[in-house]
Amino acid sequence: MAKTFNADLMQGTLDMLILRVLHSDSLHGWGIAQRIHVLSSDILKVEEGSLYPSLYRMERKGLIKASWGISELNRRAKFYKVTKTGMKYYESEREKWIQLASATASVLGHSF
Amino acid sequence: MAKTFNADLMQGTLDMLILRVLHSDSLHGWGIAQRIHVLSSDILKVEEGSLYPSLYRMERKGLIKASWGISELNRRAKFYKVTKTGMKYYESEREKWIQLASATASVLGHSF
DNA sequence: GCTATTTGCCTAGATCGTCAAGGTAAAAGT
DNA sequence: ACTTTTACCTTGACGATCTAGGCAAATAGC
Repeated sequence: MAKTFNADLMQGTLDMLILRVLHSDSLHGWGIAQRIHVLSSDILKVEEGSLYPSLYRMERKGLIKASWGISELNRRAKFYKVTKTGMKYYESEREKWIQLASATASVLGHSF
Repeated sequence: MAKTFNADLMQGTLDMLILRVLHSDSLHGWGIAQRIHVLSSDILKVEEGSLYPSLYRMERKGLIKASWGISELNRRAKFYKVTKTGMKYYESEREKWIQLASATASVLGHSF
């Protein structure tokens, strides 16, 4: 009842975050989630139920490209790469996010 | 089709923003939206279709209290005040938001 | 006096992103 | 043998926002 209001992520940021970590490396889904988790000092957590739908969405939109391969631990895994379109999309999402976050922070009277 | 992806606000921040502006003053709905708009340098925009449901939600939860009155422009208007519970809720939401925003920024490699 | 605009409140419907909770399979550790 | 970890996938529900309407009264313009 009372409402748990779990927030592993900020709504609307997952695609952007994924594109960001793929920007440096080509990674598989599992690795993407871990990378985000580590880069955020264990604060952001990407649930699988969010991760895979996001990957499909972006693949369908041509922002990323997948190919099957073998993981570092010898398991079959799907590796993702960002496309040029994906990079452009990332840049614009990033700017938009920063603008909104700054605006929100300024209403809160908080300076990062 | 193509997807407009309008983002007047960051998802999950509206309640917090409203509590924040009510924190200084007692305002009516219309005034709340304007205040947020101004404080954010015209970046954040609160649609009425988001505003009123949010106000009811919070009133139902006991975070704010409403009372009818007359606006500065002589129109009937509903004025809202934050309750003690609302203040506590605001503080915790604010901290949570800052944490998530910082974590997200750090994944983006951005420092505010 | 008539009309348009602004102020102010309200609601119904759709959309979209995330999460919870399931399931499958294979490699490695015990 | 059994469990844990890695890895992928799907379904359903939920919650927050936006679009797009409607209503009413006060002011402004003509």
